[in-house]
Amino acid sequence: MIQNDFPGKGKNEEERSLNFIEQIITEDIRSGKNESRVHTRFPPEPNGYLHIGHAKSICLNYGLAEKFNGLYNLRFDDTNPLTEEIEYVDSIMEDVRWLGYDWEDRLYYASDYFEQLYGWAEKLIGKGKAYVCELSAEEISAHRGTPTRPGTESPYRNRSVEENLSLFRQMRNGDFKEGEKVLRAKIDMSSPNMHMRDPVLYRIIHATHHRTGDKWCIYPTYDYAHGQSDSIEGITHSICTLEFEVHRPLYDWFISELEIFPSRQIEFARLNLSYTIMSKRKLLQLVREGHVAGWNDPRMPTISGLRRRGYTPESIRYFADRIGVAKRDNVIDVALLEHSVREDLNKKATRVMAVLNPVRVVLTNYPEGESEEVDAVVNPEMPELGKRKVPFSREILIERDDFMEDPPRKFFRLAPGREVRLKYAYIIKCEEVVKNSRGEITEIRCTYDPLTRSGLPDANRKVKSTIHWVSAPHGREVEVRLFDRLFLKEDPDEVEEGKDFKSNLNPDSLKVTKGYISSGIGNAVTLDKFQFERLGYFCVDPDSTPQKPVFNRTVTLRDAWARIGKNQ
RNA sequence: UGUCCUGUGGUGUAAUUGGCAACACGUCUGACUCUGGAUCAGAAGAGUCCAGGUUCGACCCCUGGCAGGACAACCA
Repeated sequence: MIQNDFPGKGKNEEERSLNFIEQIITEDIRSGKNESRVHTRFPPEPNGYLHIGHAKSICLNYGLAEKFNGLYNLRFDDTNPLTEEIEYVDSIMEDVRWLGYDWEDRLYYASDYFEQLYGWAEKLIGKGKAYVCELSAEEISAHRGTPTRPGTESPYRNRSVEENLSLFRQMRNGDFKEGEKVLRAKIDMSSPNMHMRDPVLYRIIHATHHRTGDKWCIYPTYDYAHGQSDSIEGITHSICTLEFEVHRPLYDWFISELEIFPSRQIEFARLNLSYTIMSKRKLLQLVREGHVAGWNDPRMPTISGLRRRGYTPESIRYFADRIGVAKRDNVIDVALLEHSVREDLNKKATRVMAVLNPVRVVLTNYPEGESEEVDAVVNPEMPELGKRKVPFSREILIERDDFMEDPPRKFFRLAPGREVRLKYAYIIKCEEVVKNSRGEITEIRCTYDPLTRSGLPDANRKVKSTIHWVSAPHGREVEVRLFDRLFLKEDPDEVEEGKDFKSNLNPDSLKVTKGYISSGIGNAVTLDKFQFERLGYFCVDPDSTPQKPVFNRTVTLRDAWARIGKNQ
């Protein structure tokens, strides 16, 4: 239902080739595997906010289920009470829902399965496939060897089933201190795959869990919990990122030893975005150290940040679709993300005229004290939305950038002796420039041609350009927040010796300024989107009040003139 | 000096699974335009990491290199 609601998707859907995961699923359906059922899941750990990389995963997992008429779950991977919080659970649900996905009644928590998982652990012990180990964390690590050197077996490895069972039950009972004992699988300490060297299944953590409270003091590790949770839920295709590829043999080992439903793990390459960091740890650091205003700071690549920035769910889903899915490491150009919002907002955003860096223009032949209203379209992409009225008068504000006293050849806008069209209004001609003692332009004096008012029969005289404007007495002052990329470098992690990613922070990533709006924002509420004509897309920030509107710049318009400037 | 994964225009993804490389973003032209936006038309840009091999024919298969990534939490 939400699949085909953005441009570029839909019409060619049939012809588009399948990505490698779709090919696997298509083949599984064809062969009748799992009764040709498709069931996926998105399994976030509630220890941080979701970011655009998670959006890729959500769109992938859920999009696949939709495409193949399957189901999808939301499951919190909450096996570590030390780092997980209910605040994150809530934000994650909000973000997934906002993206446009509905997991219906299929909301699960790994913690729901603790009892089952525990039972299976006893089963492994019974089979002689797991044992209680009393080595310290450091010792276990040392015994594990290195990727190039085999490990050595724990002295506790060959305890009897009975002893393991009673020890494990004591662990559950809380008879031991943290770190004193763990339950490990008994696999192969000389395996070339580190994850098969007797991985830890359970550790003792005397902490209150956000859902199970104090019921448990032993908690399953990721490896022991994740695959089995998939299995319990009947997940057919468990899609995760590349770093879990080496875990797959272990994932399969549990399925085989426990003889449970065989979910299949498939790995894809996580999203990397230029000029952006995606590490939860680093994002948390930016928040904690105050480099940004919070998880939902509009400069953050978090879903909540993008939402506040003015991104739409459709634009993010479109983006996720465009970037594709594969197994090789990739860095997507932020320009594609920006293209995605422009694409969507161009069709949706109400047009409004606003001047952010004003210079006063006086129309010397316009009667003093008078004003009128001109018609402006609400959105040229949707003519059916009709027109809006914009006040016009003798004194107006235009963008300082739209005037040059000594213009270069390719500058089409206002200059001494030159004419431009004031959008929706008249053609004006610059007659005189007024400066202060410092030589700064304080006022531009022009004449207007009354016969050229938009809509009039003789109004269509050719001029080099059309500029936006705001009637000075009618202009409404608003706060505007201009965002730029958070980092100066394409790869923020590329740093000199001894420095970290924060040294690449862009000091000018946020510029707060005043702007003047002509009309048309009405009673705009938080996150309402507008196009400030010729400037970019803006949305109402939650800080906004009716007395003091605040706008965030989502993204600028493509700007050919700016590109000319850059190339010179 | 182990195991696994990956290597296609600037970026990302394709190539119906052996028939001389397509699409998107970006870039650059031009048209149109009361947004230097949008739209439309077009262009440049890779011969598929390298070297062999199989084949009438290889991005695709084989061998050997090279390069990048992942793995040594009681994180996920």
